[in-house]
Parts: sequence; C-alpha cells; structure tokens
Amino acid sequence: MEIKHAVTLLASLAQEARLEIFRCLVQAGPDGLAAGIISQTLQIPSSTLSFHLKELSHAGLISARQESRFIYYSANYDSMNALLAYLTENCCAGESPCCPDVQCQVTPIKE
Amino acid sequence: MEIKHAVTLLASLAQEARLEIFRCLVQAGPDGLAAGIISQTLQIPSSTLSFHLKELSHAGLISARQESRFIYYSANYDSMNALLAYLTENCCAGESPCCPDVQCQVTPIKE
DNA sequence: GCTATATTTCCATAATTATGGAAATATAGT
DNA sequence: ACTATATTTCCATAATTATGGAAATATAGC
Repeated sequence: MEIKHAVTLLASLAQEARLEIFRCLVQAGPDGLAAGIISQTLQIPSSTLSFHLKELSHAGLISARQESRFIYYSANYDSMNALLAYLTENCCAGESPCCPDVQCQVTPIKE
Repeated sequence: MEIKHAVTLLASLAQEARLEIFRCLVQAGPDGLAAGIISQTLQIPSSTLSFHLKELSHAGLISARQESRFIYYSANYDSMNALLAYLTENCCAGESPCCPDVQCQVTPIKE
C-alpha cells in the first residue's frame, strides 16, 4: 500500500462520528445497515451522516448497495485489513522490534 | 481504549508528513533520531517539523529526550500497539467475522 | 399522478489543521 | 561573554474539514 492511501484511510477513520459509523457497520456484519438506521442509532442528522458516509465510501472503507428505497452501507473488511497490515509492517510496535535491519534513510551530514 | 483516544491517535497519523515521521522513528529503533536528522532526511522545514512532532507527541505516539544540544524523538511502540489492538477488536476485518454476536445497537423503528 | 419515506445535494458558516519564514530560546564549546 | 548549532515559538495565511437546515432527488405503494 502506498503511504498516501494509508493516510487517506487513516484520515477517514480519524473522526469520531466516522469511527463510530465504521465500527457499527463492522459489527452489523456483511449485510450492513441502511443509512436511516445508522442515523437513528448514532443520532447523527441525515445530511451530516451522508457527508461522513461519502468520506468513508471515497476512501474505500465501506460500500453502498441500493435495496428498494433503502441504501445499505457495509464495511469493506479487506480495506481495513490492508490498513492494519500496512501499519503492522511499516509502523509496527510489536514486542519484538520489527524490521530490524531496515533503516530510516539517513543521509550522513556533510560538512 | 476510549474511542476518543483512538480518534486522536488516528488523526495524528492521518497526515503524510507525520506518518512518514512516525514510520521513520519506528524504523530507527528505540533510540530514535534527533529532530535535525529527521528534518534533513524527510526534507521538512524545521518549524513545520516541530509542529508535527508536537502533534505526535501530544497524541502520545512519540517521546522526546534531550541529549546535549539535540532532542531525540522515538516511537512509543506501546501506544501504537494499543491502537492496533483497538482497531482489531472494534473494527476488525479478519477472515473470520469478528465479534459475531455483538450487534450494533439498533433500536427498532417504531411506527 | 399523488403521497410518503429515504437519502443526497446545496449552501453558508464555523472550526480545525497545515505551512514556513523570522525571531526567540536553549545548549555547549571556546 | 561570544559564537555556533539545535529546536521551538510566533504569526499570518491558506487550505481543509465539519455542521446541519432546507431544498432537491429517488423509490415505491396506492
């Protein structure tokens, strides 16, 4: 994953309403939830919710599907997995030091 | 971890310069790097870097320690681990559906 | 076609975040 | 005290992001 993509995913989750929405959708499972249900559950006005859903959707973290008059939003598990993998590989903070021989590209200070 | 704290951590990583800085510090290991080296390596003007280091520091993702005239910044592995744990537990997208019986708190639509 | 419900778009406004130069501050060697 | 280097603070400015009401659009039942 490119760093810019990781930043996009992080940014879309770095907002309380959106993190709540995403968490809610993850817990709701693959079928997802209709926008109205999310609005009602999380007490978010529809226009504000729509804005946040669009953000998450643009980032690729959720998908939408129309079903009669309802639009169901569901979490894209793969996308989240990819983000976690990126963070674990590049910014990991495991017990054992990660990437032990990878060095930050430090150019020697020239006099 | 509280959701607000997760949001704070995500927000501090949701910026390309900061994600680069953090990644760099993770790779640099526990000793970290002096601010000037980071500035030079990532080509970030010192004032801008200082701003971003402060953000990461406030979020608790990095620590600073003075060493003679230099200030060394290093990644707080524990903090990152906690974030990954939070995301895995609350927003996880594993192969197997997570939290199978936890349901998003959906109040039934009343007529 | 009318009505009701679901969702989005539009819009103005507010709030937050990012940028980098210049000046200020800190630290240490001479 | 003077000098050099390291880092931060200050500041103005720009850019981005968030909010929610009102209007517009879509969908389906009657």
